[in-house]
Amino acid sequence: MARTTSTAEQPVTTGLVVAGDRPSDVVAFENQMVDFFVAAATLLGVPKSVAAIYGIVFASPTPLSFGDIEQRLNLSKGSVSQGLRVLREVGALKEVSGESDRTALFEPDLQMRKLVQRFIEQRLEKQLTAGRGRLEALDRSVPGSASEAAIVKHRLKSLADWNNKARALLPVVRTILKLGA
Amino acid sequence: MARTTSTAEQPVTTGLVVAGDRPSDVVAFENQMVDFFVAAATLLGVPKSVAAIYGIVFASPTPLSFGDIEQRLNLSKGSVSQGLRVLREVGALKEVSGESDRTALFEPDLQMRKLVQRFIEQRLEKQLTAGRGRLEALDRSVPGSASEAAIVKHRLKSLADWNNKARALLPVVRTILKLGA
DNA sequence: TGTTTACTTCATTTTGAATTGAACAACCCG
DNA sequence: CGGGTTGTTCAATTCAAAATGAAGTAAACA
Repeated sequence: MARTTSTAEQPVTTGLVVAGDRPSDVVAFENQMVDFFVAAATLLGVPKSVAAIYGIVFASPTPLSFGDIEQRLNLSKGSVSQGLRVLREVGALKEVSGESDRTALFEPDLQMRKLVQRFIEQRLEKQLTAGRGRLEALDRSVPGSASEAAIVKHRLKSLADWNNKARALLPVVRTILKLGA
Repeated sequence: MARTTSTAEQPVTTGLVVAGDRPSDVVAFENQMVDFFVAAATLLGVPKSVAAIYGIVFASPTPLSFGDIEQRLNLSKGSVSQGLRVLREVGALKEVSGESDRTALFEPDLQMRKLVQRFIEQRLEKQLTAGRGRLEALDRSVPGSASEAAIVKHRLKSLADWNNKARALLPVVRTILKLGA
């Protein structure tokens, strides 16, 4: 429905889910689920379509096929294909071969530890280590007179300290996230 | 040197800094400094121009004026103005009133604790707490038969666990970052 | 007061990433 | 085989965030 009567009601969700003929409580739930992941993904720089796909699969008690996803979200085949590839690659979705089905079915992989670890290692650890290297190189190439150089070197030292703190944090993060499941 | 011989040498940096008539070692250093911050900022979703401004100020042993920044980076007045506003607002730069100067001069504020704290509170804590609320709401509105609902509720539980872990981490992060200056 | 310099604001433009869609494979079944 | 279904690839398009630049404000100074 959306926009009944005259004065346009603000949609509660972003309305990414297509109703079709399914019950409105189901659609409402799907929409909220999708929005939840879209919000989280935006924070991490993941495309909306990818998050939406994960959300719609997550919201369904039964595995969904390519076609199901294409229909329920308002997405092109291309986007669904690419989105599913990404989600499989990172291990967010798994393919459950529907016995003798010809079409693949997908459900969320709840063992997100892999996912989180991957994120920490690739995005954070890599960046921090690279940063350290670059800071060392910068420190060696500070131009200017001795007194000028001292000022800038002091600043670089301060950056290096932060880099160290952040790197010291990673093992702690890993440990905590490992606890209980 | 990459790809020597005759044709166009690949720039090592993104070359955001304008040389003008300043010494090439200074310009090279500035470029690397700017690139460093641009890389870090990209990770956090901060616009390149803002990062570049911070970088060029950081690289200078003496405070820089609006005009200095505009010239050294290839940026419009508008971008410099907006970038400086953001950086002052978050406390990344401070204005050092050059005695009886009429133009404001800027230097980096090295007390980044504020900055980091702000980031943690605004971006992470807020998001995590909001997420928790939304998860609770979702759990109350799972549609479908009892057995279907059970499956989805189990998934929601798993998400809630992760949310809790992440929230448990915040105090730890705060503590570690506080250590030693 | 009028002019210049220093900066801000915001409507328009640019840019780069996300999305589409049409052409292309791969498989299945008659 | 041939026609249908299922999915992939990638050039073209769309869209939103970022950058620009022109018009506007404010203070300085003559």
